[in-house]
Amino acid sequence: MTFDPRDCGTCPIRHRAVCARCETDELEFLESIKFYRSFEAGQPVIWSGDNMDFVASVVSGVASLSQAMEDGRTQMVGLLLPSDFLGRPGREFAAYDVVAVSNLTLCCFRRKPFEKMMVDTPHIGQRLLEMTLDELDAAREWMLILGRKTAREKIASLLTILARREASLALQTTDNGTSFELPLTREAMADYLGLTLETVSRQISALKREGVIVLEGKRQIIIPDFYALMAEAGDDSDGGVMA
Amino acid sequence: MTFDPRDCGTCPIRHRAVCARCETDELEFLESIKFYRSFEAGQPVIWSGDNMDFVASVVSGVASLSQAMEDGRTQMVGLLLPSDFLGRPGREFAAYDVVAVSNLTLCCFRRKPFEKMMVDTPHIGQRLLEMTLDELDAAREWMLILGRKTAREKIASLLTILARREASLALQTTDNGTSFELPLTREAMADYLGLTLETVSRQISALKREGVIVLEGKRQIIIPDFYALMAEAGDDSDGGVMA
DNA sequence: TGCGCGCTTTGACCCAGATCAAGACGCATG
DNA sequence: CATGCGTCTTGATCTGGGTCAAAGCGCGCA
Repeated sequence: MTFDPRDCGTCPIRHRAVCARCETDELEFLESIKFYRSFEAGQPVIWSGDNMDFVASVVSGVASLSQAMEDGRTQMVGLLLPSDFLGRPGREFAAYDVVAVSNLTLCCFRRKPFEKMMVDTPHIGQRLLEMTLDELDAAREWMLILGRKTAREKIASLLTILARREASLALQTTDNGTSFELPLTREAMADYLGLTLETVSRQISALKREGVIVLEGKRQIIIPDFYALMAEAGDDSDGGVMA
Repeated sequence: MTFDPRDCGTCPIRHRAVCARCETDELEFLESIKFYRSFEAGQPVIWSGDNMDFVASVVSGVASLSQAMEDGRTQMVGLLLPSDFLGRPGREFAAYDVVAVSNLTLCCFRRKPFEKMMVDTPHIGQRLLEMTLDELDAAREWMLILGRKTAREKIASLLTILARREASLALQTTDNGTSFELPLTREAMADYLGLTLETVSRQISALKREGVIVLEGKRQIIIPDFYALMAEAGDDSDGGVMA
């Protein structure tokens, strides 16, 4: 089944996005207010403070949400992967800078009719609540990373998070480990983790030197032993494979 | 009007909590599944991993959510003030350690009937979505604080956040500034900000020495000039009083 | 085929905040 | 009125990660 933009039934994120619970008639309404937008890697989607007359689902690619201080320091506060939701119903202006980290396709809904639909039918709101609660959990895990972990643990944590999230779709698990494409530049990783890009680079080099990860080019990551990486991340639940 | 625990109409958080949008009949149902629990300052409410058969609203006092690593490092990931919601519908086990930071009263709802009500009537879910989105915004602001701010900026940020949130109810604004009771110990502040308690103490001393804040005892904070404090927090929107 | 540009790595040095260690304050208790 | 305990402050020293600087890729483009 190939993806036909006119037919939500063929959409790759149909069952995980904000529309996951929608019935046929609700989908038809959504189809009437939706449109697609694509961005190349590095392009801005919207700036904080801009008027935002749509909300959207990420269909493919990766987007970042970040906050900047006026002196230039920036902190990434969200990483949107396929099926994640962008925007806040009821909010007229964007609260964060949104950038396409890789090539990105969004399924956008005009905000006003979307809001009306949230009032009229329950499925959208229910699903959005669930997704928002998940994001809040992710944000809290992120806070632990930012507040208490060492640089090495931060890198290891980010790699496990990415590996796990890619796992749901694109990830390759072969006999010699797990492999995935790193969608972030060193600088983006630094912004995610509250580090400098130099420190990110040094820690990745260290993990590589010690065999915890293997690099193929700069962006393809191979994880020979996932539990070894998790141990480096300092997380609880250290393996427990055969517990 | 004094607070009568049997009558939600007299509840101090009636119009801000998860029940804010409920109609009379919905309130009656809530009254039938609710019960109150109180905790003294310092007492644990629940530990991460414990079975949690209720959700709750904070009626009075302050509670903290935190995450611990097995080596003892801890990071506070949520600060619950009156009207904030505790727990996640659909989640059987607590995801965080919850501690009463000050004397605390919770209005608890048995989880199962609460979940049923969320399916049957829209008002609870709608309000909870709104509150969760607000919390997510707060978590993201917090991420910027944790990832990119200096120790001094972190302290100033925490004080502005607390002052603003207390403002909605208990705060005193007199001719010589804004004053409020600091509900956190130095250690709790450190856990919030990803610092050590020594650094917290030193930075508070520095702000006091420079007159940005005034201490009355260890816990009563007076802010002579709120915009001066905000400037120390490194936030955008630096005043703008007469812009 | 070589040039330029974005991304990344590595090195040398520095400093904000952690760590280790004493005390000081307040207040409850015998 | 000592004693003890939790909380907070302050000092001395150490160090992880920041800062500044210089190369090293790798790829597109002329």
